[in-house]
Amino acid sequence: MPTETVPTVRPLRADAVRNREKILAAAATVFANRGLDATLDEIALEAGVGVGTVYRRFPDKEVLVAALFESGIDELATLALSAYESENSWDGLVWFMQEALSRQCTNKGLRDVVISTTYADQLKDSAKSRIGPALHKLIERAQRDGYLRTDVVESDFPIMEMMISSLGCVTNQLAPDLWRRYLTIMLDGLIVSRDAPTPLEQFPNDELVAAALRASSRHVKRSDALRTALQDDCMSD
Amino acid sequence: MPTETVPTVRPLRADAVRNREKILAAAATVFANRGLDATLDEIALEAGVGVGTVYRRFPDKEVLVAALFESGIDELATLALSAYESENSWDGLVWFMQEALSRQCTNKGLRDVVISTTYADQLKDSAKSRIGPALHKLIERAQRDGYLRTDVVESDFPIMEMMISSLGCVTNQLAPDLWRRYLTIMLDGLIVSRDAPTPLEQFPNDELVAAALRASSRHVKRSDALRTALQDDCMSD
DNA sequence: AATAAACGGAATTACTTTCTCCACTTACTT
DNA sequence: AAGTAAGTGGAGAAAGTAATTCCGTTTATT
Repeated sequence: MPTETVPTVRPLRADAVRNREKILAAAATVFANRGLDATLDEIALEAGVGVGTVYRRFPDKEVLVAALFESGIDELATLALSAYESENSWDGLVWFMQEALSRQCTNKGLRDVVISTTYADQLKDSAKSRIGPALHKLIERAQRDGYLRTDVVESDFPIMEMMISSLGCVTNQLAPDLWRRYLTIMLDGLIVSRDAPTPLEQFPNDELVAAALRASSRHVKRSDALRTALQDDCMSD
Repeated sequence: MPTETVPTVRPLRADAVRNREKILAAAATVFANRGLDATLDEIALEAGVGVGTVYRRFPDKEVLVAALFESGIDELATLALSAYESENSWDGLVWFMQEALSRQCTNKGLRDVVISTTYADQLKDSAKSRIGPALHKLIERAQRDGYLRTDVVESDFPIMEMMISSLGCVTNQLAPDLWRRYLTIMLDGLIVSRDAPTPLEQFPNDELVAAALRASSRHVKRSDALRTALQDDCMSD
């Protein structure tokens, strides 16, 4: 009998398996909060292991990202299909937008993957490419039924989701439902006819929203004390 | 007679004045395209002078930014005031949104300044703080007249502008008017009652939009060739 | 107890961005 | 026309930040 042709893939050691799980769990958390920009160092810290361990298990970030978000993207595709089951086509569309956005707004990593083109290729043939057609059917049906305005096209939807989730990810921490207001408004603008506007979700405290936006501002880097000191010597005018 | 108490501020040399103008012009262009993240080196290059020259004239970026955008912010405030002159309160609001956004979408720097909190303080007491009250009046009037839904608040507007301009700045180059579609949709969602939807602006070529989004993606940094090469050696699963 | 696998995390590499410095050039004196 | 102070360019110092490797130590497995 010939010896195993499979190149003797030794199973991982028990502790290595445990660590691999810890890393995946940590990556899920960290990517959800910080987005795909997160460092592998951050993930290692969160997982309670050294960076080396992360790199031994996942040769680079992209592999890790792909491993993690396959299922997230897949879920979005499933949502679109389920929405088509709904008997009322408008309700189905609304439901899809709400569900899809609630996932993208609470998971910055997911949002990044959906938008990004770098990771796109790796996931393209799996789930990501299933969302399009499903969404297309959903839209067409809602238009045929006279609910959805006929001058919107399929591509408008990812764009609107992108706009709304750009806010959602930012206010996620302090005002987690803020984005729903703007989805409601957009949907009220997308329906062909309605009498009264759909009531909006409660606007959270103004201060809270301001704080949320401030917190996410990228321009809060170096200490301002020094800057302010230099303020006046400007130059001739 | 006492000698001049003014500490003998020598006028700039002629070439220095010329360069100062060149720098301001270049900064306007570069900030508009790249946003406030632009390097002073980029500005120097665009101006055709050395970085040293830029730093001699403007001790740091913030001073330059403040010098440049004072008027931009001021213009937005003026727009809000003019909009209030309009006899129809809804039309005034629509007009303001369109005008304000068309400026913020073609000028990423302006958008950044409006959103940012770092630069906010420097401009706060000048123009930026005048926008709020003017907008408030505009909104209140449109609500009183029964046009604008009464469950939106003043703070919703900057947020909606932020969402829309986030798209606008990105597609600015290849699909400069794309944002107008979403403004139209939002406005159709903001009005209390309407029969038919307001017709949308033409959707540009799908490829074009995809290209525009791709071009702006931050994840297109290092050469992918190398990455792809490593793709398969992944690890045990 | 032997040993191969796995570990941690400091150190290296490879940027990117801000800002300084100084040898050289140029505009304004007189 | 010569002197000189003002101005210039742009290399490079300084200060990050992020990705990835390396190796002395620890640990699971036999």
